[in-house]
Amino acid sequence: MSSGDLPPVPRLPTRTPPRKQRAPRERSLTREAIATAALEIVDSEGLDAMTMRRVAEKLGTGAASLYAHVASKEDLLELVVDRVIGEVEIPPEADPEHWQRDLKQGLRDMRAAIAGHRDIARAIFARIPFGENALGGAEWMIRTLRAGGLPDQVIAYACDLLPLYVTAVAYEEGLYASENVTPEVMLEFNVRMRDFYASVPPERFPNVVALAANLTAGGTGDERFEFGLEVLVRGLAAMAD
Amino acid sequence: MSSGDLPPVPRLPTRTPPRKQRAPRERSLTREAIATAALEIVDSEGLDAMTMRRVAEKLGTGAASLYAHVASKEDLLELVVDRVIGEVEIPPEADPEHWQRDLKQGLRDMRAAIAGHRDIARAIFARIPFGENALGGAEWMIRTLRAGGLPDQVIAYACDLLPLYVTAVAYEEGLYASENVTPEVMLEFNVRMRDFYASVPPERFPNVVALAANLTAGGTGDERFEFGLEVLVRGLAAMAD
DNA sequence: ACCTGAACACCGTTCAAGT
DNA sequence: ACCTGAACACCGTTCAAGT
Repeated sequence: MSSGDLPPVPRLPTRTPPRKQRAPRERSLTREAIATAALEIVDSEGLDAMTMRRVAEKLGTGAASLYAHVASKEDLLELVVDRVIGEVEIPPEADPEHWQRDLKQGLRDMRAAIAGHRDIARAIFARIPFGENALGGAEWMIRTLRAGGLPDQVIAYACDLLPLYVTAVAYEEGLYASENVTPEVMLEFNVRMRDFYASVPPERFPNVVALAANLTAGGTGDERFEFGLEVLVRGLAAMAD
Repeated sequence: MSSGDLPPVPRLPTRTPPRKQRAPRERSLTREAIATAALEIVDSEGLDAMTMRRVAEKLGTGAASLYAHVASKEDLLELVVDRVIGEVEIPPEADPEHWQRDLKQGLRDMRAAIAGHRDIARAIFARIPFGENALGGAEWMIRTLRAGGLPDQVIAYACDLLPLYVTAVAYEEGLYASENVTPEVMLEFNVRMRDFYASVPPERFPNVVALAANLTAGGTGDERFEFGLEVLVRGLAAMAD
């Protein structure tokens, strides 16, 4: 968790540059404590409920007090996101015999970690992660893909593409998690979707009508996710030239 | 553009159900005019600037007046999104000889349409599109994939996966477009990213250091996008069993 | 050196009152 | 039948004043 040996993280210049912050002393209010409180709110009420005011309230103080420790809400979100990424356990070395299997499992674990925090995926999406844990994840992914004998540039692009896929899926799923959508409601919604596609004008949308049942299959989303994994890994394997 | 012959769209029950709205008479304020104003603001100032107050101001009225024509901001966003999707031109019939080429081109066009509207991708992501134009897009995609001889369930999953990819890429690119990030700034940022990866502790992240240059290649993003298209289409083709 | 209350400049949405 | 101003219950962030 020590990040003292990492170089300063590159930042895109934004319209309003983040304010410089003073180094805090040993106190009850710390970056760690703030991140913990923030993640707890995300877990219990969703990302939108994670306002500076709510986080401060949970710590028994006012919103303004947080700004002595985090530069902005954006800064706090980065903290929270890297903590979530850190939940994924990473195998210490790659197995050239089973790189495809291991790759898939790692991506499943990543999805599971994100899914454990409601709609946190929305926050992951918005940023290039340079944190400690994100670097560990990249290291693992490169290692695994190298075990598969893929060219360096293919590996590099894959390191972009694969987390993009996982995060995108998790993002969508997180939207339902943040509304209070139960599995029963989801099933009900799926039935209505199928009915909708089936009752669209068949002379204009014949293929949509024909595939109405297929388009709304895969209730839990696990099959959907697995399908994407399969397509991506097969596609990557085909790039080994 | 007539949507009178479509069945009512399925909706997930949300915590606060959208208010029922009265049917408006022929007036200066119409759903069309509101959507146009909204999209113009997105184009010129970005999605975050598209507030109900700003849209109303552009139409010379107050925010409250919009609620006679759109049920909520969510409702307005759906309108805007389907309009953007409608910009993609769709070929009338599939060519079995070149389904992979045609599929890729359609997805490129979709990316281009979205990229033409700043960070509108963020709004597309959040919803399952049931609009007129979204249906046309689905119809085209199914038609094209059927020309490739893929199984129905593979096609259905692909109709989910491919737009997910395009929208996810566009979403990321849109983040840079919404900040005022020029190509020069982006290039500068890329250099800093490369330096960052290169200067990370090599004993902990040897593979990240080794691939620093590759990880930050592909300046414009076009190559990245094309890579993903290639992986996905090859992977899909491999699912033809 | 940190923490705070109050304020600033915003949001989406509602509602009584107008025309 | 539509439109409106004012209000409600929120935001992220700043800043002078406290300890």
